[in-house]
Amino acid sequence: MAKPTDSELEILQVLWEHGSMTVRELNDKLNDQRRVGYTTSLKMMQIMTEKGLLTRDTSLRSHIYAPALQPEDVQSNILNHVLKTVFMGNRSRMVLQVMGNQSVSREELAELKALIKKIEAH
Amino acid sequence: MAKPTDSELEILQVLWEHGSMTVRELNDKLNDQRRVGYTTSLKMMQIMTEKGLLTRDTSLRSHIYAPALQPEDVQSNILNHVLKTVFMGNRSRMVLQVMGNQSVSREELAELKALIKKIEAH
DNA sequence: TTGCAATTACGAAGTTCTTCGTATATATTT
DNA sequence: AAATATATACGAAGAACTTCGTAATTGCAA
Repeated sequence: MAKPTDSELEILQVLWEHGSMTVRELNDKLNDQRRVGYTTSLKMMQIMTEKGLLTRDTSLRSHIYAPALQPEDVQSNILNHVLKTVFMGNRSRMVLQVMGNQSVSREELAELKALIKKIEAH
Repeated sequence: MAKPTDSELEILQVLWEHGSMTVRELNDKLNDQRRVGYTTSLKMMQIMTEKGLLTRDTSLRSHIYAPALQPEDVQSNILNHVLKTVFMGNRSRMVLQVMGNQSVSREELAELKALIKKIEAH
């Protein structure tokens, strides 16, 4: 159900990576990458709170915002959506595309092999 | 560069699967799934042509539309975008998520193992 | 050939998303 | 306490997307 926009994902990423923070702090982080007005970040975070993407602690003057969802849940939702709309539900082709896109490191290969073994085992 | 919207992907899927067709034919296909007005499909396809997502043959009265891009190219673009915005560039985690999401069939596993071998080989 | 059916072209309305300015409230500093 | 700084709230504008109605065009049929 949760399908954040790209701008919302930008904010979620910061919060996932650095933990809960105020609008001021988050806006500063965003401005490391691109120019964003303070009230823009504020509005976004307010709307995201309404949508249930964030929660906030209003006990202090500067409200503190936290992500309402685990990254894995959002990732899973988005991947399932892409699987359906872009790959017609063909998961293995999607996996191959993800891997084939660019180089896959030795560690990644090891991880994958381990995962396959685990799946096969049961 | 090509990042079609969901509605545009819906149209691209039909064309990728069934080949080039007229607005009438495509609109009929869409209406197998959900209710869409004829002029809605028409407008969408005209806009998609402007955007370079479709090409069209106007030599006959009923124009014939074709996808301008291979599915693999669009898939690749979208996956790279998701990789960046949703997975912070961590490809192996993305692969694991795609696989771990739901059950992976025996055939899919075989495909993956073959792919891994191929990557390791060279 | 005149009228009917089907097609394209055009414009516009409703929605969501993004951005920010202004107003208001709350703290801090002098 | 007054002035200054900082925060939130609110509203609105512009862009992109989706949807469709109406007008204009073209082909077919009576």
